[in-house]
Amino acid sequence: MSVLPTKRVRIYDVAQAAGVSVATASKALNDTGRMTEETRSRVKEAASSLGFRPNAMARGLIQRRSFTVGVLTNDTYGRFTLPLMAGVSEALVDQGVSVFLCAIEDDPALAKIHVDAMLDKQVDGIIASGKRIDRQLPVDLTNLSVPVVYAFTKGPDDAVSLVSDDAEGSREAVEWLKGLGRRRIVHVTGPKTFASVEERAGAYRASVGDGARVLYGTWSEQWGHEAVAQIWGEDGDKPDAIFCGNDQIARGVVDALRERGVSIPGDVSVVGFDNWEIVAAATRPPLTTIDMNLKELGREAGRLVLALAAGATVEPGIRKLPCQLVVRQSCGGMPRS
Amino acid sequence: MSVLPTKRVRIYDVAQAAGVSVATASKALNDTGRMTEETRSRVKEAASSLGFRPNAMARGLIQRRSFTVGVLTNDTYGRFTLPLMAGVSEALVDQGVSVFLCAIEDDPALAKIHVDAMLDKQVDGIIASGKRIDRQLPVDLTNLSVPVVYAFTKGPDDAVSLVSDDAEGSREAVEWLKGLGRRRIVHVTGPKTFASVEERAGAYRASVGDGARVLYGTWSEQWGHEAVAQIWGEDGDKPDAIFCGNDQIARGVVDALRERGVSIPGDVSVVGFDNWEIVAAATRPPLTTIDMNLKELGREAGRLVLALAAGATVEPGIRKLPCQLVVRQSCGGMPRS
DNA sequence: CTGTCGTGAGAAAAGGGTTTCTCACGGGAT
DNA sequence: ATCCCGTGAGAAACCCTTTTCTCACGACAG
Repeated sequence: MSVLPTKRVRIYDVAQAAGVSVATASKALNDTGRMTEETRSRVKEAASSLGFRPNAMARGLIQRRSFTVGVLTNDTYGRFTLPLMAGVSEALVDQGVSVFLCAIEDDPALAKIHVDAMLDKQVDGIIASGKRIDRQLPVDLTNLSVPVVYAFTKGPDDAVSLVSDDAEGSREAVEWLKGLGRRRIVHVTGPKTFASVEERAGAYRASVGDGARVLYGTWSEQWGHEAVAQIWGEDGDKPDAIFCGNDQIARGVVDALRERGVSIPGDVSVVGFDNWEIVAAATRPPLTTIDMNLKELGREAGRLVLALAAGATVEPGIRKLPCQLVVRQSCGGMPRS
Repeated sequence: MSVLPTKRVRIYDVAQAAGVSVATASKALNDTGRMTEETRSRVKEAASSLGFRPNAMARGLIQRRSFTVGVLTNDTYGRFTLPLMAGVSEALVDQGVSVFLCAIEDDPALAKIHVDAMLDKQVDGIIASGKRIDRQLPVDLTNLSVPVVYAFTKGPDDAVSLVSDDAEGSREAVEWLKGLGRRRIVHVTGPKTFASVEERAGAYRASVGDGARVLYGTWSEQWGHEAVAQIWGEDGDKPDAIFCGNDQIARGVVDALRERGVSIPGDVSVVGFDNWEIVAAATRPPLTTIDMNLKELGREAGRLVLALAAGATVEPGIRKLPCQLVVRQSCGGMPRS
């Protein structure tokens, strides 16, 4: 049976069907106002049997909100944004809130257009996100008429920010390696200019203590190869573990080690960072790595922005969310329960 | 100078400032109605000096549209959806149209919730997208009150669908290899159950003619390794080119060949499919591959859904958009101009 | 001079809900 | 019997624009 797209049923129709006024119908459906329980349920029944769904624009016009939040990102490739976005969406969907995704590509003009469009549409709030935790988006989001939460990107000092706890993740990786009996742990990571690189390296040094060694490079497999060539080209003891700044470097390291005949995890354990499924799972052997819990970060960002929109006051500042070690086979060791 | 979030300026304020009625102000700003050019420009000046931006909900309420389209996808990983989404967004942003992104994870209930939410919000149209070109989303989008365009996913027969032209892309890859003088071209691809696998394989066979050979497997690097092991384990002539069903397989093939000491592109040329930057660029050597132009596909989907929303009639059926060869170093040959 | 017509601009309705205000009614207290 | 008050429910205002309808006015033709 094909149902033709029929005219939307309005609250007027519901009221009529239930034999009450529009005002009463509205109050019945929203569980506000005063009326007998009998009236309320009669209205609700009428509504559901008619398939009534309130027009969000009409409702939003008067309530001055749209049940909509915007996610702004310059992470075109979506490596970080998508899990985050999935979390946001998940946290909001059961509140009836939908998510605008705006890719702004580091273009200030484009960013402004998107922000203006979102404000015109009366978004309840904005979540700013990016591909770097230590860079601001190319657009000023202060003094907007709606709350803003920064997730995985830098905001003004007095803003509400959510980031993954790089230091904690780093520590977790090193502790895991130490727990496996590894003693000569090297850290091969990205460019010094990234705040998260220094953050992770710092925690690594603190956790390893004497003998800590950090090699800075780029975020590429290529660099993983080069780092291995460099280390294995030297005299003296070789490391028995390499903690990498991201999964791409880790993959390069693993490939380079394998090509040298070094056994993983027999001779050397390797840990990555990011848990970028496609890289981590395809590496031989699959990478044990640190997951930044971006989805959870997204959920939290969604909850926060909605709370702010509802008028809650939230202590400004940076909230760090814990990472999580994902055990595969590049270290040995069993998955923790 | 910090600007405090001030009350939004309404068209009423503009009218007042310009010394006209609200009706005239509205018509002036929308370039409708009749008035002297002087009045019109006076209103426009007032509006811009006050920074007036119309409330999209009020406007949408009466115009019965929201300047919003929804993109529905079950491609959680975002490999296909993100470029597509970027294209959609790009095509719509200058029309003032924003994009809802809804990840539905193959969950019919979740899909329904999202679709309902979008309809409540009076989206102008919906773009359905997915991770497989030959599977429908787990939700019925027929007989909605808004137009639907299917992009990179299967829709009903009488729907407007947009897909990449797998056969054309396949042909392009083979012709490129033939143009480089390759004569023994093998096709290593994904599972037979995927329509695009058969589509590509068919075009490959037609283009290669005698000696065509297709190896079906999975979409993994692992399978690329296995396929090479299988082929090189046989007696007789080895291929001088391998056309792979996606970039992951191609990467596996390239790695396996390198490990066997086969020179790429000296002895064997390898072509991938998808142009998945992260895989294609990190392969050694970087992959020459087929790009499905998903961003352009997204742009087209955006344009189409908006045209439909504006009342245009579009011939239903499947539109195939051409792919594009991206030349890197796994084949030899120079980039075409 | 009067009737007609085109033009500029405003009044008011519309869009679909929510919220405030008002009111009628009936029961209990005085 | 009268007064007060709590209760259920409806009328109307409101949110902010767009759009239709109406009208006043001046020019022009008869």
